[in-house]
Amino acid sequence: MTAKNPAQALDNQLCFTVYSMAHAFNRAYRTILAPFDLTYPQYLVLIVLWAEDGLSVREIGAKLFLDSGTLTPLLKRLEAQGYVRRARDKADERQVRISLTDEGRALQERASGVPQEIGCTLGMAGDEYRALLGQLADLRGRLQAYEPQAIQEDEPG
Amino acid sequence: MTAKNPAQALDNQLCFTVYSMAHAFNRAYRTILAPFDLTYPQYLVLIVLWAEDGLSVREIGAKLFLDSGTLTPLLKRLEAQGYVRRARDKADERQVRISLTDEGRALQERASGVPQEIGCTLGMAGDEYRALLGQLADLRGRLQAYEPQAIQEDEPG
DNA sequence: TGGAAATGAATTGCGCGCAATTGATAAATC
DNA sequence: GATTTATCAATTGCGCGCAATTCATTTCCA
Repeated sequence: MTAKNPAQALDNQLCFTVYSMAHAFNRAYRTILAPFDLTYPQYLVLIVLWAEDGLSVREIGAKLFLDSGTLTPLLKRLEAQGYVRRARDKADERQVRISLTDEGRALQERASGVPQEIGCTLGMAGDEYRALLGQLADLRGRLQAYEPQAIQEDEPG
Repeated sequence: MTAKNPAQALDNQLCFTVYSMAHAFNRAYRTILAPFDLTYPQYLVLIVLWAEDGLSVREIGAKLFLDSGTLTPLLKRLEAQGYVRRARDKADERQVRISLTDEGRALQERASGVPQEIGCTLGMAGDEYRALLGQLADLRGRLQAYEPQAIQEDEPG
């Protein structure tokens, strides 16, 4: 630990912890979702649609913080797998509405064990879980509100 | 909120919060690191090297939880930018040692304002920050210890 | 010592994730 | 009503992130 700037030390960085935790989650989900031939982002889209079917690409993106550049190819894959249908909105042809197929709806039951599977991996008490969740959502909000500003170079901490 | 399985609801999911927070961090870093032509993973590699120069690809990967499939092209880009050198270890030619160039070392000073820039964005007290950090690192450990096991389908919660 | 096993990096293939652009449709403005 | 502006999805390009494979080198050990 001979870093001149302690703030740059890796172990102390919240961002790195979140970054590496996201990857750890992703790897765990990869295994758990393998029987359904789903990736974690695809599973997230299905969770959204199970709660409310027939959303537009934009509406799905708003819930998941993703844009069309990510969602369009992802949704095409879900369509190719037979889980969703993509169709232009009759009233507003700019929008594409995503609706579940029978197979997509049936998947909700088939995959109902997934959250428990992940939950067991974490092994947290309910209160602890909810407190952590609140803190993280709060942090995410502050990050998303981040307004880019010029950074001064050569300004030793 | 008509989901049959409440555990599948999006807002309650710790994994989704971590997932979307990681992206929020990434977007914030994209702006902050733009003046240095660095991505966040590239910046992480430099932090590791600033602490300990001359590590092998494998050693860097162990610290960042990344493998050669990710690191090799990333390190080639850092080399192309003139921040690091890649050279086979004389004693063990299987390993490739990564060492900072003068420019790579100088970057540590130039980028010394980055952690503060991110920290301001978060706006947390020190104690709160450390407690959160500890919880997350603990969770990451449990996730990384996850042993894949078969999932039973059709098991309504 | 010679062959099998292990190790380390590189490569391939695929799916995100996002900035930037394009093209089509709808809404706003004059 | 024609033109400008805004909105939405799709596309392009690039950099991860990781599983799986390949190739070279080293270690193990019989």
